[in-house]
Amino acid sequence: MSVFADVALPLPLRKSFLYVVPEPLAPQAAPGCRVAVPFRGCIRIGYIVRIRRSVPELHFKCKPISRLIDTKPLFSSEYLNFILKLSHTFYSPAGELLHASFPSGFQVKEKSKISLTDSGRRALKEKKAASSLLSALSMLENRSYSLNYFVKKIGKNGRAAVDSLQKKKWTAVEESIESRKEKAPLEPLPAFQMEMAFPDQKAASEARAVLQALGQHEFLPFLLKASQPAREDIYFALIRKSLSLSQSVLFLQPEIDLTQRFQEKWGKRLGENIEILHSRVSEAEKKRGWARIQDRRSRVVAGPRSALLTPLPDLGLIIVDEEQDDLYFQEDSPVYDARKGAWLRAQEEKAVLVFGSEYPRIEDMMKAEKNNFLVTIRDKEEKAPAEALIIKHQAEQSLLHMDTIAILKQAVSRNKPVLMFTNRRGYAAFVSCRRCRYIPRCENCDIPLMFNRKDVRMVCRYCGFSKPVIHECPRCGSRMMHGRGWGVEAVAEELKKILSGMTVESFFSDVFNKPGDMEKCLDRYLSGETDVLVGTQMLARYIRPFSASLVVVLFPEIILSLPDFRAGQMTYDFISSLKKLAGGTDDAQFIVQTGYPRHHAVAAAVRGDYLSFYQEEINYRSLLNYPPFTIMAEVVFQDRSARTAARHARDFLRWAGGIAGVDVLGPSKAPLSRLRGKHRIQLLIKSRSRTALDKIFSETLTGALPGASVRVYE
DNA sequence: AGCACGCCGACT
DNA sequence: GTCGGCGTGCTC
Repeated sequence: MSVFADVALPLPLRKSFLYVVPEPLAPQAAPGCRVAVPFRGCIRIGYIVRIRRSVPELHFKCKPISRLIDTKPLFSSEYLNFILKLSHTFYSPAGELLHASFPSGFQVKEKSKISLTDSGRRALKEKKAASSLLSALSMLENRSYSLNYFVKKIGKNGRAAVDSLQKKKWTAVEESIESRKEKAPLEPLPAFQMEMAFPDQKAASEARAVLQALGQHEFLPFLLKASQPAREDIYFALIRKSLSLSQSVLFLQPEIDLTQRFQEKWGKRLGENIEILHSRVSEAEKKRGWARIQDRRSRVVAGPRSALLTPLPDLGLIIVDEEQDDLYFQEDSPVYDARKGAWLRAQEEKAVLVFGSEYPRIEDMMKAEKNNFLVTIRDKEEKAPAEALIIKHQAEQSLLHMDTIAILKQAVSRNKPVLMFTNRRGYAAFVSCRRCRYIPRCENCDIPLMFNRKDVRMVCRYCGFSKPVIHECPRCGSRMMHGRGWGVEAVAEELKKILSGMTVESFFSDVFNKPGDMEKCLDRYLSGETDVLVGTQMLARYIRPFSASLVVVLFPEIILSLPDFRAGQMTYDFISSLKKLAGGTDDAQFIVQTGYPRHHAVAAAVRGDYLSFYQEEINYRSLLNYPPFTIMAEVVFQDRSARTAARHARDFLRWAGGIAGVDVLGPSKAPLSRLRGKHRIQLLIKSRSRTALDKIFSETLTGALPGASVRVYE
C-alpha cells in the first residue's frame, strides 16, 4: 500500500501537490520535513504538509518524491498547523510561509545532474529518435549537465523532452542536494546572568492575572492597555517569568528601530537569551541566531512582524507591542497580519498572548471587553503632561493661523525645542494646473506625483518613478502649474520666513543621502542647534516621549479623507503618537491646527480621551456594518492588463456571490487603481460569520485566485 | 511564478 | 503565407 504526501512548494500557488512517498522513505517522511520533488521537469524543494495513507481516485499522474531532505521534521506539528491556519486565513501560500520561516543560510540548493546512460548512447548512435531528442542527447555526449540548467538549455519543450528521455532510460538523473555546512561551531554561551531586580513591582502586580496565566499551558489572550513605560515593566516581568519556566518568548514590535532600542535597553538584563531577527541582521548572524534558538540557548526572539515566522521550541508567551500599528500587516506575498498570526500561533502553541497598546485598535478593544481579557493599567505619576490645544484653521487660507504663529514665536524666542508635524512628505503633495486642473500622475501608479523641491522633480511615493517638474501644462498649455498641499519641505520653508534667523530643518527620508545623515539631523535637534524640526509621523519614532516643549501638528484631517473605514483610528493614532512627545516642562504645549476641530477622532485624541473615541468609533462602525461587527475581506486582483484583472474579479464574484451569508460589493477600482504598473480591481466581502467567509476561501477554490491578494479585517 | 499552448495582427 | 503578441490554463 502506497503512502502519499501533500507537498507545499515555495511558489505563489495557493495549493499543495500530491506525491507518492517511495517505500524506503515512508517511515521517515512526516509533515514538516523538506523534500526534493520533480515539478515540471525540474527538481524543486518543498515541504510535506500532510501524509496520506489513501487518496481518492486521481485524475493525474502522481510522481514520486525524489529525496527526503530532513529525516526529522524541521517544523513542529504546532508550528506547521499554525502556518497552515495562517495560510488559510490570509489565503497566502503555505510553501512561501514555510520558506520564510528559516534563514536562507539553512536553505538547500538543488544540484541534480543529468547524464547519458549506455542505452542513451546507443540510441544516439543509431539515431532511432526524433531529432529534437537526438540533439538533446548529443549535448550530453561528452559531459553531464545540471538538470535545471539542461532543461532550460534545450529550450522549448525542455521539460517534456527530459521526461521522455528519462522514460526511455536514455538519461539518468543523479539527484543531489547541496546544503551549506555550518563552518564555525557555535560559540559557547556565556554564563547566563539575568538581572534579578524588578523594575516596577507595582505595575507588575496590577498585571497579576497575566503573570499567573504563564505556565498554565493554555491559550490565554490579554489586551494590556497601558502607557509605554508601564507596558515595558510588565513585559519585563512576563519575560522573566517565562524564562524561569523554561519557556520561549516571542516579542513583536512594529518597527526595526523599536526592536533595536528594546535590545539596547533590555538585552543586558535578559542576558544572552535574546535574539534579534529582522531584515537588517546579516544572513550569517541570522543563521547563528536561528541555531541558538533551536538549541534552546536563546529563548527570547524580538523583531518586527516577520519574526512571527520563527519556529521556537516551548513557546509560552507572545507579546505584540503597539498592536494598533498597521505595520503589522505584511502586504507583499506571503500576505499576513502578524496580529491575527500571533493569535493563531498562541492558540496552536497553547501560549499566553499579550497585545499591548496605549490606545488599542478598536477591533481588539471590543473583543477584549466582550471576552473579558482587557487589562488596564493606570498611569504612573508622570512628568508634567503638555497643555493640549486645538486651533481651528483651514488649510486653504494660509499655512499657519496667527495664534499658531504667536505660540511658535514665543517658544522659539525662549529657546524651546519645537517639533512640527505634517503627514505629507516632499515639498508639495501634488502639482496642478490652475486653469484646467490637470494633475501630473505617475505612469505606473494611479496617483498624483509629489513635488520634491530638492531635485526639482516630481516623484511617485509608491514606486519611485520620477520626472523633471513641468512649468507648462501639457493639456492646456498655460504656464500655471502650481504645487498644492503642504509637504514637509514647504512647511520648513514657510517657517524659515516666519521665524527669520532661526534654524529650521526637514526630517524625512528623501532629505538624507548618506547613511548617518539622519542621526546627525536628530543630534542637531537634540543638542539645540536646530530650533524647529519638521517631519512626518516617521520622526516621532525617533524622539523620546516628553522631550519637546512645543509640538505642532498640522492638518491631521488629511488621513480622514482616505477611503478607509479605519481612518478615524489612524487619525487618533497619528495625533496620540505625537502628543506623547510634548511635555517634561511646566509650560509644554501640544497644538493641533485643524479645519475639523470637532471631529471625534481629532478632539478625543487631543484630550487623550480614548474611551470616548472608542465609543464614537464603535457606534460608527456598528451603524455602517464595519469590522468588528462584520468580518470584511478586501480582495484585490492585480494584473498588468486591466481586462485580465477584471476577468479574474468577475470569475471570483461568480463564485463568491453564490455563497449564502455574505455580501459581495464590487468589483470596482481599488483606491490605488494602478500600482507599479499593475491595474487593481477590488471586491469587498462583508460576512457575518467566519464560516461563511471560510466557504469562499475554502480548498475548492485553491489556485483559482490568480494575482489576488486578500486582506481580512475582523 | 513560469512556461507552453493557442489564436489573431504586421511583416521578411 | 509566418513571426510574435499576450490571453489561458497547468504544474502532482
